[in-house]
Amino acid sequence: MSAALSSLSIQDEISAAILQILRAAKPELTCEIPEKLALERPKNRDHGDYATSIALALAKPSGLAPRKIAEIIQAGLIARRDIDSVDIAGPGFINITLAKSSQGGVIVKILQSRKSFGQGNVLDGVKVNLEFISANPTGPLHLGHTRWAAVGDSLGRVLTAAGAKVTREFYVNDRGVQMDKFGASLQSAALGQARPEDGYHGAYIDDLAKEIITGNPEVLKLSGEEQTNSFRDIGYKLQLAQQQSVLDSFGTHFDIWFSEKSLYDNNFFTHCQEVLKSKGHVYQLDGATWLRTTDFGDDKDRVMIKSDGSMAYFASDSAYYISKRERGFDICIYMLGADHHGYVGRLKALAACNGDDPEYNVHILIGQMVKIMEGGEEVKLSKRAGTIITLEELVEKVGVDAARYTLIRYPVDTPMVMDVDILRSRTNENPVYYVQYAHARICAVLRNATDVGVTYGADQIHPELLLHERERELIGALGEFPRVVAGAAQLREPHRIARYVEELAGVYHRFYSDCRVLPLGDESPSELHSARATLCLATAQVIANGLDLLGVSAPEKM
RNA sequence: GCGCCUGUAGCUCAGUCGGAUAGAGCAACCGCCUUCUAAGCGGUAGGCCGCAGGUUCGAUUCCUGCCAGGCGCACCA
Repeated sequence: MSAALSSLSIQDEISAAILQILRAAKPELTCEIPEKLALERPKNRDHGDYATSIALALAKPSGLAPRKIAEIIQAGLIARRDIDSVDIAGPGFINITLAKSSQGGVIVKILQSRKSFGQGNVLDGVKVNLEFISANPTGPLHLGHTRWAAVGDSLGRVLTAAGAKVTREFYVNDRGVQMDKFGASLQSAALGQARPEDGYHGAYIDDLAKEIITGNPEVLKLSGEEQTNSFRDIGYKLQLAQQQSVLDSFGTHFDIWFSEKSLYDNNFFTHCQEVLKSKGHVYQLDGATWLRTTDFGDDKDRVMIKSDGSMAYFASDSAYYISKRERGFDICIYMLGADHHGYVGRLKALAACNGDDPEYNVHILIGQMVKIMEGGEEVKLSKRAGTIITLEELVEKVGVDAARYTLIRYPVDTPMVMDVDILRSRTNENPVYYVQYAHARICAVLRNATDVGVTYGADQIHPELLLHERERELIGALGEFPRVVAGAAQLREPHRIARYVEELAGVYHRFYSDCRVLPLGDESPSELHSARATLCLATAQVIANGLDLLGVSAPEKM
């Protein structure tokens, strides 16, 4: 990590300075001073470059008038060379305007840090297990899975950027009743028999059955259960491989494909039972083995081993969680569909039963439903009927970039509607293109700059020349990126990156229309041209970094 | 019945660790290409931030209750 990266940004410096001033104002100010102070960027330009309401917040605990506190801060800040003015407004807001020459700092930092600009250390060294999708290997990935494929992958990138050590994991339910139904469905399809009522019915089952027979004609010679199991095992491998290849082409990669079956190898499950027993929350009732999750707020206790001796689903859940913790993960993130929100209570309680802090060690994200519209109508999803929209079909319709971007741009806890027609359009209403276009536009300008002899780069910043309102806005927006990344990581909300990048693209487009970057006609290249081109270069870098956190490409031409 | 999520502009949605005139895109209307990508930019218009209380100097944001919609509440996986 370069020196420029570890050095503080200007707003961090100023907020640290304010806290310093407040702590030093001891005789007058006796109340407790907060650890952190976030300077906000005011919406209104008249309120300066940065603003804080700290004086208002401290008025009550200190017993001082807010304006009085504001004056203390003002007096302490005004001597700084990087600050042009400090104004007190209204009841006690403090509005800070930076010196023009100091605003070049962020551009320097971007050009030095390049791809690493935006990275931070709020999650430094934290080991995170990020589990997502975890679809049954009994069919293709559908829309709900696709939302997680995009959001989960992006969250992994964001957490990594914040300093966390992230392991992406896909939990494969490769044992149990569903697998057996899958095998029976494939078998009946291959033999031209009626499908089991509660089996899998999609058209993909026929295709898969054919593929199995073609590749393994010997299964037809088997019979009964042996044949069912062969269909199951071969089908499982093919289906899993299909999911893996689709995810690969979607740009979502996993570090570990974790087999549920493996939880029962080498007595690991027995070990987990012993661990939970030793913590005192396991009991026997009616011949079954239970975990007393109600000790920690779950609405009912959960069966792990059923009275017939078979494993309940929760048995695997508990062993899997213990596996994650024993593999050294501090934070286990689960990404679940809305229909699984009932799991939150039991997973948190499970962690507590294991002696962990459910608020810290377990983080569960619940993703609401995704609907898809085409031609003004909802495309219905029905796995049973076999008319599911798969990840592949979505990508076929709109492409990887548009699919990923759109799925990430909304908070996961709100239901979302994807309109295929909009995603295919190339206008403002399609935010993917809006952002990518900004990047491509900058690249075009920079190509032209070289042609007309305008030089640009870290030695061509000339911050004192960038006095236009649009330039100030753009520089300010660039400086926000590291905070946005840190916030997205802490809140587990990658959509914040998408929204930021849209905002930045908008600011750039406005700059572009008001500030001519390159010389007009026979005008000769000046330092202002170089300064603006350099600002363009920095903007392109930040847009590219933001898009990279979303797993979306930043094209140089469109 | 109990629990989780949602309710912001005509539509699709952001925002809020409580702050200064509530944001974007679309749709409507009016403008901007003889020079850097118009896949762009500017402007007009559009809001009891679901309803009612509470806490606060200040609430769209926090708390409580209600209303509406979505999704769950197995010795299924």
